Amino acid sequence: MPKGADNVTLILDAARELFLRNGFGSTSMDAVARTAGVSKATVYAHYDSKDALFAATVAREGARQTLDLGAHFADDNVDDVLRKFGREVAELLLSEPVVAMRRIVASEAGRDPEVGRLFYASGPANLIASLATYLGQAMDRGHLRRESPRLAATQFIQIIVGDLQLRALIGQPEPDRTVHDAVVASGVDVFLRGYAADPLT
Amino acid sequence: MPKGADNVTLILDAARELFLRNGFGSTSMDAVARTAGVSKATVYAHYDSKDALFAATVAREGARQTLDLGAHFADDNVDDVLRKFGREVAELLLSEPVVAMRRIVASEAGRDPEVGRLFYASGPANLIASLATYLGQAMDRGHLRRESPRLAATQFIQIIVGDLQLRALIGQPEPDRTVHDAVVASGVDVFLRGYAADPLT
DNA sequence: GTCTATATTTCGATAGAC
DNA sequence: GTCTATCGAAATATAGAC
Repeated sequence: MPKGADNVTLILDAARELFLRNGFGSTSMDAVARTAGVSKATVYAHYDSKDALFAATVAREGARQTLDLGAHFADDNVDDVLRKFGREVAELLLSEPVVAMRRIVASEAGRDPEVGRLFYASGPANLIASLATYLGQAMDRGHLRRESPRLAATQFIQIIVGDLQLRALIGQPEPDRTVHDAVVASGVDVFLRGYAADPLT
Repeated sequence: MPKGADNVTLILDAARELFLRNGFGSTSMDAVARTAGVSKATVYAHYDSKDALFAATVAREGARQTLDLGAHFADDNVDDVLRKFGREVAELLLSEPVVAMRRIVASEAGRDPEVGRLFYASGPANLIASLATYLGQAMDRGHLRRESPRLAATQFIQIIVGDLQLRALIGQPEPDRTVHDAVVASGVDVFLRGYAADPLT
């Protein structure tokens, strides 16, 4: 019995697949058990309830849905770093698993706020923190206007993909890739102008 | 029998209340009928299915969740107009009915894309179009840098409330009003710098 | 821990009378 | 159009054997 195929892993993999594809309400514990290849009683032996299984799934998946800006901290200039990072952020945040996850978390967070907290902390918060660290350093070096790095990070992410993601969330995605690229490029451009270092006074 | 209390209105009001509070899946046709004070068969006499009732609710509610920028087209300068409009947009988009509606539409749009289309067209599209018209005129007059007014409008909205709304959507709202105001003010500021008219060349 | 089998509840939709 | 009563399906959770 290889470690990668123990029942807990099988159950979590099945849960991830079904929750992401069909949502919380339309995913039955029967289906999870069947997909995992175990009995429903076995699922309940590991997770006390459907909610508990869902929370475990959200925590595990959220951690995968982030991005490490570390690789870009290199010695490129700020413009190039943000352009490159912007494209990667867009690709991540518009990917199917991320959109599906946000949809489901949004729809269940009202019932169970802990799920929203788990998700935000394991995913978006890391992305924002990583970008904020970089922006803070760029501000220190005088490459960007001095403001709250954390706020600037959220503004960057939102101006880049906010609208595209809203549309994806409500099932009206912008299908055209060239439009995506243009939106991202424009967002980076406006952000850079908006945070251009003040001329020396 | 006053016109404002005919059965269709009673049913739609009940559906709105229950869908917004409990979501689609947790709202039963029994509950809608009970809240409206009619029988379930009466509900089905007007709407063939739960989906049809939901679609009607989304269309009616979406139309309420927009904002007319017309009142601000006045002769104020662009900065003041956008600051004022920014505050109003934030208040609208972070209001409970809007957040609840987006949550539910997001969670159901995968199953029925038509719902997402209905919602987007009746709400967000109008808001964007209204703002884009204004921004286009401001560009024509040379008060803002010339770019796509429609794209600029989405960027404005997202930089203003994108992050706050994401958090509200997943049940982790920013509760502090002064933070709200600061985020909105900063967003307007960055936008205005980002779209400042080019110096004459 | 794992299985089969089932108790129990809930809900969407309809039948049939008026 | 509106009502009461109900059917049939589906799903959460558990009982009891191994």
